[in-house]
Amino acid sequence: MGEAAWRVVVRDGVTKLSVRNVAAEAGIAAGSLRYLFPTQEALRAYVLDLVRQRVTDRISGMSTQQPLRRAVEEYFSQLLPLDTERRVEMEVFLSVGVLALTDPALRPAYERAHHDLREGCRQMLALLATDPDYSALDPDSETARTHAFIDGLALHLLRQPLDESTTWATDELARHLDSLR
Amino acid sequence: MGEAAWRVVVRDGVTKLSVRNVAAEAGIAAGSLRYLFPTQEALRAYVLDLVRQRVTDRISGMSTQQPLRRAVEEYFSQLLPLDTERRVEMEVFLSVGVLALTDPALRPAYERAHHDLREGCRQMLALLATDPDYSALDPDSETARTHAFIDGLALHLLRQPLDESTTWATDELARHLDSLR
DNA sequence: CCGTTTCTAATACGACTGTGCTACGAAGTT
DNA sequence: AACTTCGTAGCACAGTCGTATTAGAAACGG
Repeated sequence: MGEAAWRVVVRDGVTKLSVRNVAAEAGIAAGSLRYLFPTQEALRAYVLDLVRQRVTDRISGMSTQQPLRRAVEEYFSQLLPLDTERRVEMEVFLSVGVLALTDPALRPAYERAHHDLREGCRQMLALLATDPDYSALDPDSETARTHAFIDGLALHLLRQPLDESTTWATDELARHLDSLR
Repeated sequence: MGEAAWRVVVRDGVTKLSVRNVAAEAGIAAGSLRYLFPTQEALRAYVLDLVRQRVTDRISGMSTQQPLRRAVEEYFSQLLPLDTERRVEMEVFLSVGVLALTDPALRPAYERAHHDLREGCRQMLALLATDPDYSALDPDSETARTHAFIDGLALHLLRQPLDESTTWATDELARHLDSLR
């Protein structure tokens, strides 16, 4: 059900995220969808929180049996729209997220996602700091900057079509992690 | 005229950016506004490009009679939503900018803004590299990362109300510039 | 088997949307 | 003077929007 809403957003844009369009995309009657989401705001909030949920689920399912630096690099990669799945998530999150600027009902979902991401960054930096190479790294004081860098990188990746090369982004990520050493 | 459109976006969100709402905000008839912007897409494109124009105008009007490092720091500050004016610009740009993900008619305006910002970052880093302290800085290889960092920082600043302190952001900016040394 | 809850569907209403069309006054040009 | 262009305004059309209401099917516990 949420995926149908995602498809609408990605294909037609946030402005077309309506009860009717989502219902049509999901193949059910509009009146039926309103049983699940009585108001449009409920629909938007659900869509937004579904992204957060998906991202955290995918991340928590990652294996960390790798060299430390490599594991951290892969973790941060999971926050970038490098394949279709993450691209869709990012587009939806950004599109609906900007609505949270003016719609207080969406703030909690957006804030929670932001908070989860920040904590994830902090934890990964803390993990990285256990590497002898990174003994000079102070995770707490580096979290905000790395978080901003990751989000900005994700933003810039959305500019380009999915089939174009994204090695520049992973290169920048690697360079950033190098600079923390 | 464009300011009326901005007010609508900032107050009511991008979904309320309609010919009628903007006309009402500007105090003219809807039919009259359509003389200037025959279609909704023209309106959106204008709003988006107006932001770019304003930002570049404000930047090009900056005085650079300061210590090098300080001047560069202030330049990057101008790209962050630290006061009402820049905040409005950023909100509008982001709100309408996400529409460019699905609306090809908006791509040129968005791309141009992105390009201008990147070039601005590059030039400022090049200027910074003339400082003896920054002799090891390679502007070209650092542009993308700094650009991503700035945009991410701007994104995160939009989260908080305007009256809250923004020193953390300028601190992060200073720290980033320090790390380039 | 019946009743109750859970879900799906259809329809209707009023508000808002983009946009086409026409018209009217002011300003400027020939 | 007549005429054209420019800016504003108003109305109408068809479409979409969110949402309330009503009703029927399906699942389930008694």
